[in-house]
Amino acid sequence: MKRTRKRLTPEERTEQIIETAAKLFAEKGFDATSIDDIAEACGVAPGLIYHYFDSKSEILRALLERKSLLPKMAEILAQPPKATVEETLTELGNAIWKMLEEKRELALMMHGEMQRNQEVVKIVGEIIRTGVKLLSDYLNAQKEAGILRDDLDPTIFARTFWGALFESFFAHNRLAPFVKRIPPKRLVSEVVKLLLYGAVNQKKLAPGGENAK
Amino acid sequence: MKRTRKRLTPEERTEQIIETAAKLFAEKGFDATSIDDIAEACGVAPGLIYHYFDSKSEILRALLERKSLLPKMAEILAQPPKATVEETLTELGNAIWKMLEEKRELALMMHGEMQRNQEVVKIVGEIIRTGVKLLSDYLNAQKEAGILRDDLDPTIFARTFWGALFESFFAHNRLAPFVKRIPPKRLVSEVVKLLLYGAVNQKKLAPGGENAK
Amino acid sequence: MKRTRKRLTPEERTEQIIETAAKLFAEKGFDATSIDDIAEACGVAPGLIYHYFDSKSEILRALLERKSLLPKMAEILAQPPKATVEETLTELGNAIWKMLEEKRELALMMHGEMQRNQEVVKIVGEIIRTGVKLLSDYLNAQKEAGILRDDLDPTIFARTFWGALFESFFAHNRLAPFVKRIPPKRLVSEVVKLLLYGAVNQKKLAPGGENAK
Amino acid sequence: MKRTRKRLTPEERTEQIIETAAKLFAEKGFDATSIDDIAEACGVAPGLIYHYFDSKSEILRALLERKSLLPKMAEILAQPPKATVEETLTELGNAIWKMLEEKRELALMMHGEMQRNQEVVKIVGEIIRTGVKLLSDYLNAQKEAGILRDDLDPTIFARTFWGALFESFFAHNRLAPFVKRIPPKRLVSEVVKLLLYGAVNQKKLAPGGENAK
DNA sequence: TATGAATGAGAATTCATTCAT
DNA sequence: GATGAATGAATTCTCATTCAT
Repeated sequence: MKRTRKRLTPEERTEQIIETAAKLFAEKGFDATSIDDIAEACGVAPGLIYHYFDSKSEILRALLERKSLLPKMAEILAQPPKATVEETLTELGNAIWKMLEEKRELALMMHGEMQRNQEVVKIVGEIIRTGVKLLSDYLNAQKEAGILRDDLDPTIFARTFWGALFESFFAHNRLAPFVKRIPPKRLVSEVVKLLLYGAVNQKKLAPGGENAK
Repeated sequence: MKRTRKRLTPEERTEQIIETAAKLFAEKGFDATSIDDIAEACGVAPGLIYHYFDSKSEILRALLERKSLLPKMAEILAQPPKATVEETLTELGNAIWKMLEEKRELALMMHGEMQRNQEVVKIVGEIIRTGVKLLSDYLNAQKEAGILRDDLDPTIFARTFWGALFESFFAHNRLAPFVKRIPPKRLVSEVVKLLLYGAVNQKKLAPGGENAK
Repeated sequence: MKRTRKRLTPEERTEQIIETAAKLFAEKGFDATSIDDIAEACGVAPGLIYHYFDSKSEILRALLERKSLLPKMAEILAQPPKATVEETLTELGNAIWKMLEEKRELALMMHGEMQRNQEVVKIVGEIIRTGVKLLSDYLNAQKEAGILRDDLDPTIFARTFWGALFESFFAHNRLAPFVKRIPPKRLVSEVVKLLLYGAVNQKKLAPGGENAK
Repeated sequence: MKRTRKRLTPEERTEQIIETAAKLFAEKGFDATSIDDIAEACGVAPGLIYHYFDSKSEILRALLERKSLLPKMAEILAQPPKATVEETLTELGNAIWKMLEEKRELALMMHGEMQRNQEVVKIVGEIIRTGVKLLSDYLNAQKEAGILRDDLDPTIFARTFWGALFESFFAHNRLAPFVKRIPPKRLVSEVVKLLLYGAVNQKKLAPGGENAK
């Protein structure tokens, strides 16, 4: 009854193991995923894993090296700006969310692995610097055009934007039973609105004008 | 070889276990810290730990509850109405930042540990839910008082607030060489201003009125 | 808030511990009952148990020595016979069942302890010999009176009677979720009827008469 | 010091573990036998046991299922109708006795172990339920065929049958010096006769007819 | 007498890893 | 390449028992 054994090339097998491990790590966490789990999900004996990787940690390392948010992130940030700030940021937010969804496993593991893996920190640090730089440049241009507040700190804006998106992504994927799920599109547009126009009731403030601190 | 039994009061021992565990969890992570490690660090037999806590998870729960700023948060949010939203949130943001600084390693580790351990997710998730609830209640009250926008989503606000602070904290502590360091006080007050009044130039918008979306 | 400590005399305390242990052993089994369980049920600290007993096994030993089915059983068997065999056996069966109920803990533990405790074997062996002797005498008298079959083996009858009652008692108390519960009165009368008149349909056999084998 | 790994087929190893466990459980009891004991007796690392069984209880379950005479019982009870009830029950009784003799120590220990361990109760209870069901079904069929009394309670019959056999077995093996030993064949046939035709002198009753209660 | 903190030897179980086949 | 039996150390947790107070 044993099904025909799929004889994969070494490359295919390596790929399969990494992809499978990525999914399991993201679902259950690194520690809670056993080599047996990975082997079973691959339809393969546990011993075989050790033909391709020296240890469980090696799988993680390979996974982090191979998959990266970097190129995608750079691509997103390089898009030409849209007509309004709101449109531009909404499109950026949606693109980031989409990327997070697509690389879910890696994205979720990223923060966690930064606690133990200096390599990961370097990689992520690089992209963050680039990302913040690109977004800052755009925001500064808008400031000069008078669209955004003179006293706006672009770095804080960028971090808050990223923080809002990432924490929501994290909440959706990790804290599922504990938090409210919000449709991504709405989430992004709400965050953008919040960051652009603020939470206070403008109608009430408008006449006074004491809002600029 | 049996050392003289040191008898501590339950309060002292409980305190000792929690503090010791906090240190070890921060250093090595939750999973990588064994009950035997904690017992040894306390200079105590492993069995004694179970005199005070039903399980390893209970230690974590107790620890997080003790370190958690939920009571502080409740206190701040329950302030008499004469304090403005800006003042209240600034105070809250500073309190959060202070807590993160005080328990720096633990805070960073816990965030990472959530990728690895469902138990941690459950415990932290519960605390997050409570925190979000507290903040949401406060925000809703402000909405009803007409201070905040009717259409503001308190959950999104809460997450963005937390995300902004935590990402900055994370950046300061883990991405040090790659990012700009901002003085915490200024950081908090800028974030609060951003979330309350938005990034757009209100002076310019005021006449037009297209700011209500 | 600590309630007034009940200062018991040593005898009362010993008695209390034995009674409490008996109940717990019967409910959860000997191994599954911890000294802490007993202490808690007594409203007393675990250490105190060791003032009265050298070990957990000692409690069991004391319990088995102190409580015994013997006197009660002898008393039951010494009752004068009733008018008919059926009445006599029914009354005997009911008395035995009542005794088992009253000394539930001990009765249930008896069989179990015989596997490890030679002392218990001796005690129980003695009573069984006595019981079988008394019942046999009665049955033999009934045989001579022509009421019971000439070829009836009184020992087998006695054992079957006891076995039927004890197994049912055991089933009621230990196998609760797995077996049908039968009201004791009905159970006893059914067993007596079965042992006296048999399971076969006499109406059908009567004409032939081949029932005596 | 590491001994050469002995590689057995899964069937051999499973068999070995079950037989070894059976011996140890019989000798020391279920609770008092540790997984390490079993592993050591098998000359194998403790972890290997879990390659074959999910838990210690599973070993017991497998062991009892394997030793259980349920299949044999079903076979006997399903005999073609030409066999009489007396023949069928005698065969069943002899089979039960044979099984008890073959697994003497295990059988005695299990009965005692039920006082100590809920797990054992659950596993054994399940088997008893199935056994009683099998016998009941057979008895009901005989009732419908008019062979057995309409008002016969099959559960009581089954329990009495089992009780008679087990108590005798128990007496033979544990109460040896105190009780009469009866040759098993005779014992079984006498019990069957007693349960089928009763203890009363039918010849005497036949004319009167007060036997139908 | 009485407390309950403290001990420490196991107990069951898990799992990364090895290696004979 | 591939299998899966086997290892063995580590881990959480239990509990009879001791002993300072």
